[in-house]
Amino acid sequence: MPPEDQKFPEPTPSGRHGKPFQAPRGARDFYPEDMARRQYIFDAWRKTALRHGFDEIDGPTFEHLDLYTVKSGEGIVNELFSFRRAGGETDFALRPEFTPTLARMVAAKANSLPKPIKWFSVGNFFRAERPQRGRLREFSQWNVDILGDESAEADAELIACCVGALEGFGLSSDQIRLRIGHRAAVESIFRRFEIAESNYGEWFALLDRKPKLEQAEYVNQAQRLGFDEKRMKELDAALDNATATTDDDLSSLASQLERTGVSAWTTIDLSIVRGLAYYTGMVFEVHETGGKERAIAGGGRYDNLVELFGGPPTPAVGFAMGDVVLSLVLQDRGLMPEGAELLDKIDARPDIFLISNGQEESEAALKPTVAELRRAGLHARHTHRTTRNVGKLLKEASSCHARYAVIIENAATCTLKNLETGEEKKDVPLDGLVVEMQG
RNA sequence: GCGGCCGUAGCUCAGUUGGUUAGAGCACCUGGUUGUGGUCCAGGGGGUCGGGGGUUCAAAUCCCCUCGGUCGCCCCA
Repeated sequence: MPPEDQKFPEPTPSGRHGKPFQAPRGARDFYPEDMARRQYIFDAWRKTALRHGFDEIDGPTFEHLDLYTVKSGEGIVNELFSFRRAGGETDFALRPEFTPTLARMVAAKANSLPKPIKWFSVGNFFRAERPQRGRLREFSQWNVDILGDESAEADAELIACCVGALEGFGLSSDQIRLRIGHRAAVESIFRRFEIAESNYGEWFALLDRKPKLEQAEYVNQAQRLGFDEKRMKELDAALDNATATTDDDLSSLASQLERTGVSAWTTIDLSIVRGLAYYTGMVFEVHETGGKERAIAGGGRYDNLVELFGGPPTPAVGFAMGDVVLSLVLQDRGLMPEGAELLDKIDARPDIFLISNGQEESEAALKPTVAELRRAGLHARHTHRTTRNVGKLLKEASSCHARYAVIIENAATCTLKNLETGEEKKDVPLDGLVVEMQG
């Protein structure tokens, strides 16, 4: 027995009086249908990444708190779920993103890994922010990265993987836009305008916020940074017109996107800078064109990060796609499969639903037949209800989306019914059912 | 973390100026006794009206707090 003072404190009455237990704010329960939809998304992510030549990895769901503060400063702590073991002195945090873990993993083995490193992962992440539409406290994310290749070819290859997934979900290039920015290209324009390097951060922040600001406020902010309205217009024009020709890397990226066949999905837009400080080159954001939802995915190049975590200098580019906004978009567009189609896609559809006609010998044959089918690798189900009304049981068979129903007629034979076509095959021997099903 | 809006069965909602045992559809369950599928018929379970406190003879209905959702700000990896 622990001493009195080490017992758990009284639970704080947090207002959940009548219903003491519910999922924490911003976290979700996944009932079978929800789970099937989630699985559909995960499967599509995995298949796409594998098809594009990426290997799957994962890391811990919690890390040392420092891993996140090193990169983003102390301010980030408010947005993390961090904790300390009772009596311990080490601070941990649930992972809010994958990139630091990835950089750590690569840094640890960088010298022994053949380049380029093409890795992906699917996992859950946690952020202690206020939940909103498209933004929860626990969510799933698909992370895809290419390390050890600094070329625009790698950027394009990564973007192609992202597009491949979107396409696989049934989305098209008129429903989705990948807007691609480029920090290095923007910086070269900054240099042309003789902006002090120490101000780049503020300028990036201003460009990032531009779509949200009133024109007057935008001009105002620019003045604060030392630009009058005329100069600001020149800068805007330079950014707007910065196409392929103004920057070598941007230009080769554009041609690589063309070669990879994804240019119909992309738009070069140098006002895309993204919030993260660690991006160094290309950055991109994926939105649905309706403009109502948050970003579906985002990413970019982060050539210094592995080094920052103690590894050898390693160029890297990656993106993440979250399940929350993606699900909303798929629902909005009617692209989330349901019923038999959904179960088919995740390989969870029952092959066969067995029904006894209620006679004693049929009843006796039911369980052994089910067992045999399952041993043969088939997905076999039967009712747990008491009724032997064939009509009701067929309804049950059909509502669980089984491909076939079997009505056991006696100790030796059954009727095999295709639930999609309605075709029936009578007098099928029970002991030949496995062969019948596999054939 | 800050502000606006919302909260009645699993889901979509109704509930009259606060007034008797809180309703419908769908879903779910059980029957319709030898048989064929999201139709029929008949029954049934399920809500302390998000929770707590207050005002009142009386509250789902008014007030406060709280929890949750949603929208905006911050942030967005």
